[in-house]
Amino acid sequence: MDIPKQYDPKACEERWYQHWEASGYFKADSSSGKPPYIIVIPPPNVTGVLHTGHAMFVTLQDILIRWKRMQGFDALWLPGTDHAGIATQMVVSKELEKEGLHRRDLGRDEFIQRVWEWRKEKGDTILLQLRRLGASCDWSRTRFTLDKDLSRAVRKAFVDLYKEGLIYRGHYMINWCPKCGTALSDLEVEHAETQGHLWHVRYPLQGGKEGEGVVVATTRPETMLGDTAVAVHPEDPRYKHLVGKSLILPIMGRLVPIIADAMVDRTFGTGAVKITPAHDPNDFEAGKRHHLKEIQVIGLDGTMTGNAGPYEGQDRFAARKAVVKRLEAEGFLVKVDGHTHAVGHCQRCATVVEPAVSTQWFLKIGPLAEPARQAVERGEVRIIPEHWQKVYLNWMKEIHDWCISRQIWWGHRIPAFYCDVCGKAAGTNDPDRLLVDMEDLDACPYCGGTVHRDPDVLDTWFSSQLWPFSTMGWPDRTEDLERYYPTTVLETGYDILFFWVARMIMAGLKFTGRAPFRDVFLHGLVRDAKGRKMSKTLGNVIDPLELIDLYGADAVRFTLAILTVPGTDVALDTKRMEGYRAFANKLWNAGRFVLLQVGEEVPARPADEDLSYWDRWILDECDEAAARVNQSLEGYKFYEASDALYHFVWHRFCDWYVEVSKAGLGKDAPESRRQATRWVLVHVLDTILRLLHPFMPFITEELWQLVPGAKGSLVLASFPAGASGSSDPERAEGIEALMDLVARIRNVKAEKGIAPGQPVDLIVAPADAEARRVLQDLSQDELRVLVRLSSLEVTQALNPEEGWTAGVSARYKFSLRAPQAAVDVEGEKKRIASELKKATAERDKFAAKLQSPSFAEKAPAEVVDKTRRLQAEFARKVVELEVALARLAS
RNA sequence: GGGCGGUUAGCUCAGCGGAAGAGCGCCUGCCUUACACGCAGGAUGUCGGGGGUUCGAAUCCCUCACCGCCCA
Repeated sequence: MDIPKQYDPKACEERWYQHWEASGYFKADSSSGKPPYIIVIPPPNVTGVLHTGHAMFVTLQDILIRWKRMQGFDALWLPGTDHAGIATQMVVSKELEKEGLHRRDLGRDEFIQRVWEWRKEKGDTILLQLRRLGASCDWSRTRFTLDKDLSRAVRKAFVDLYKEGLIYRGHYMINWCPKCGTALSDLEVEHAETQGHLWHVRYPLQGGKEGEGVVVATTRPETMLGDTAVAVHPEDPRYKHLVGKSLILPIMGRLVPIIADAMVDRTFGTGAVKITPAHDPNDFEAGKRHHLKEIQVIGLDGTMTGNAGPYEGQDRFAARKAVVKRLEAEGFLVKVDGHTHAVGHCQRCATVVEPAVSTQWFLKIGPLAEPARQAVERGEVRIIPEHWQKVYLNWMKEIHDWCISRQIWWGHRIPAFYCDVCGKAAGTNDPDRLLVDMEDLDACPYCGGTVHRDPDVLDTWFSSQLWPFSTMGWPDRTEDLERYYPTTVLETGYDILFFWVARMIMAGLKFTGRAPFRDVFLHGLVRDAKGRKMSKTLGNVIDPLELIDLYGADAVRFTLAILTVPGTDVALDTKRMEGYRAFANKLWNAGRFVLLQVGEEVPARPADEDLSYWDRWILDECDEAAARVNQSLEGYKFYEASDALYHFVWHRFCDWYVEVSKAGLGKDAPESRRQATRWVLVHVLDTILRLLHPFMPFITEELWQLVPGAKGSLVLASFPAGASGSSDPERAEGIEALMDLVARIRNVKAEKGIAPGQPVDLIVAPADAEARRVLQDLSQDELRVLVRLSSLEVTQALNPEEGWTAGVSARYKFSLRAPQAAVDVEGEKKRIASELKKATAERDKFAAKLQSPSFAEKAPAEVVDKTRRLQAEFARKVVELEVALARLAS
C-alpha cells in the first residue's frame, strides 16, 4: 500500500463527488420504508457567485443530511435557486449598460429574454459551486422559483388570497427607491444612523405682528414645499391659542392651517411640526385624519416636481440645500442643530429611500400572522437558538401589511386585470372578484370589454414563502408533498428570519394547514477575522472557492462547523483554517499509520481477555466521543460536535493510543497482543471516519476505502451511536494518572535538558496498590514507549542515590537518571520549589473549602468527597516535594 | 425611543452553580521509524466595575459602564 505523507484534497474531491452523484447516493427514496428527514435549501440567488454565507449553510445542512442519511433516514435535501427579482434585474441591467443599453431600449419582453439567457448561463454555476463544498443534495429535484410549476403555485397563492379579500390594492404611503424605480416592503429598507441636521424654520402667522409665528423643526426641509398644515399638541399651552389660525408657508407663500393632533411629541424640537402628507408616513396618517391635501413635491425619480415651485427638476438633495439657503437669506431660518437620525436606505442599491404615496398591492397580514405566532408559541415550530423566538414573536405582534407589488420586470407578473371599457379594476373595484384568476382574461367578465394586465411583478419573497411546498408540487397533492412535507429542519442565517422564515410559516399554515418545518436553526453571519461584516468597499470579502483551493473543502467545512456557536456570528480567520487543514493532515497520517501497520487483512475481533488496559480505554473514549457527537448534533451544537471529534482524534487517539499501540505492535509483543492492537486500531479508525464523514466527507471517504473490510461507500455506511456513561471511571482515572506521570517525567527531562530521544533509568513508587497495579501489571510496555527508558523499576520506596533526579505526579513519585546528564543542584531546587508552590496553593484552596463549617453539611456528598480526595492528593504531593527539596539541600 | 445579545489568556471564542478551558499566537528543546500541515515541554487570566443570593458564583439576581444587532 502506498499512501503519500500529505493529504492532497485536489486529488480526490472531484473524483469522489462525481462518484457519489453518479451512484445516486444523494437521491431520496420514498419507497425505502425509512423515516424521512427533509431539508429544503435556502435557494441562492441566480445572481451567480458563491459567498461565505452559502458555504456556511451548505456545511451545516450537509452535516445534518449526511448524518441522518448514515443513521438510516430517507434523507432529502432539496436544492434550487431563486430568481431574486430586483437583484437579478439590477445585475443584468448593469451588463446591458456595458453595451450602452438601457432595459427600456429593449422593451419588457426582450429584456426578460436577456435575463433568462443570463440565468441559463449563471444560474447553474452556483449549484456546481455548492457541489465543490460536497453538498449532498438530491439534484434530481432541483427547482427554480420561476419554473412553470412554481409559478403556478405563486399564482394560486395570489388568487386564493385575493378571493379571500386578503390581497388588496390601494393608494398608500410606501417606501420608494428612486434608483431601482420600485416600491419596497418595510423589510427591504435598511435604517442607518446618520449625522444630519435639525433645521428650525419660522412660519409667520397670517395677520400676525412682525416676527409673530410658529417655529417648526425638520430634518428634511425640502419637504416643506409640500406642507399643508402645522400640527401642535392639543394640550400644549404654548400653541393652544393658535389652533385654527393659519401660517404663511415661506417660499411658497401658501397658507397652511394650524391643527391640533395628539400625535405630536411636545418635547421634540419646538413642539410644532410641519405636516407633509405626501412625503412622511406619520403626516400621511395625520393628513387623512384632518382631510389635508397631499401635495407631491418630490417625484418618483428623485427630482422635484412641478409642485415644488422654483425647484422643479432639481435633485431632491440639491433642492434641500437650495431651500435652506433661501430660508436663511429670507430670515426664516431660526437655527440649525446637529441631529442624528435613522435614514432608510434601499437594501439592494443603498440609495436613500423616499417615503411616497403610490397605488400598490398589499397583503393583509393580520389573519396570517396570528396562527404563525401561535405555532411558535405553542412549540409546533421550534426556533433555535431560543432567543430568536422572542425576536420572532415580537415582530409578529407589530407586523403590518406587506406591500407585495414591484415596479420591475423580472419576476412573477401580478395576475390582475383592468377593464378598459367599464372601468372595473382588480383590487379596488371588482365586486365579484373576477378580475384575478388562474387563467388570463381576454375580456372583461363584467362588460366584455377589452382588458389589460397589471404591469407589476410580485415581491420575490412572495414566491420564496411558498418554497417548502411549491417545490414539492403544491397546489397539486403530489407524492412528494405527501411524503416530504412538512420538512424537518429549516436552516438559514438569522438575517432572513423575517424576510423568509416567518413568511414561510405564515404561508405554510395558510395554504397547507401545517407549519412547513419542525425546527428552525439560525446560524450567525460570517464575518472577517476581526469580526467586521464582509463588504466590497472594505475589501475583506473572502471567496469560499479560493479557500477550497487553498485548504481543501473538508478544512473549510470543518472550520465553519467548529466556529458555529449558537447565537454568535462567525469570525472567519484563515489562520484558523490552516489549523483545520493540519487536522485533516493529522487524520490522514493517523490513517496512514494504521493502514500501513494492519495491511489489507481484516483483523479478527479479539477475545475480551485479550484487550489491554489501554485498548479498553480508547474503546470507551471512542464510544463517548460518538455519543457526544450524536447528542450535540441533535441539539444543533455544531461547535460541540466538531470539538469533540477534534479532541478525540488528535488528543486521545493520536497523542496517546497510536503511540501506545507501538508497544502492542512491537516484535517482542505476543501474537495475541498484536492481533488485538491491530483490531482496535482499525476499529477506532473506522469509527472516526464514520463520525467525521458528515463534517469532512472527502478525506474520510478516501481513507475509508482503504480500511480493510470496507464495503460500498462511506456515504451510506452506518453512523456510530456510541454509548455515554458506560465507560469505567476507575480505568479513566488510572489512565489519567499514568498520563500525568508521563507528563511529569517528560517535564523533568525537558527541564534538565535531556533530549526527548535520550533514554533514562527510571524508578517509580506508586502511591497506592491500585496505582501500582495499573503501572506494573497493565502499562509497563506502554510506559516504555511513551518515555524512552533504558531501565524501569517499580518499588515501594525511593532510595535516593547520587545522580538521580526526583519528580512527583498525582499518583506516583519517581526518580530518573540520564547516564550522561550532569546534576544541576541549583536548577533542580528551583524547579521543585516552583512545583511546590503550585501544589501548596492547590492544597490550601481545597483545605479552605473543607474548613468552611457548612460545606460538609450542605454540599452534595460527591462534591465533598471529591474535594477531600483532591486536598489529600495535593497534601501528599506537597510533603513529597518538600522531602525532595530537603534532600537536595543536605 | 422599544427590544435582544455581548464584555473570560495577546487574538477569536467555549464553559453558564462545584479543581479557570480550546484554537491560533508566544517562549524552549527536538527531523523520536504516521505526520515539521509534526513531536515534547513552558509562560499567560482581580472571567468589564459594584452590590446581592448561596456552604460555594465566570456561571443566578440587581445595578452601572462600554460594544454590537434588530425594530420604530
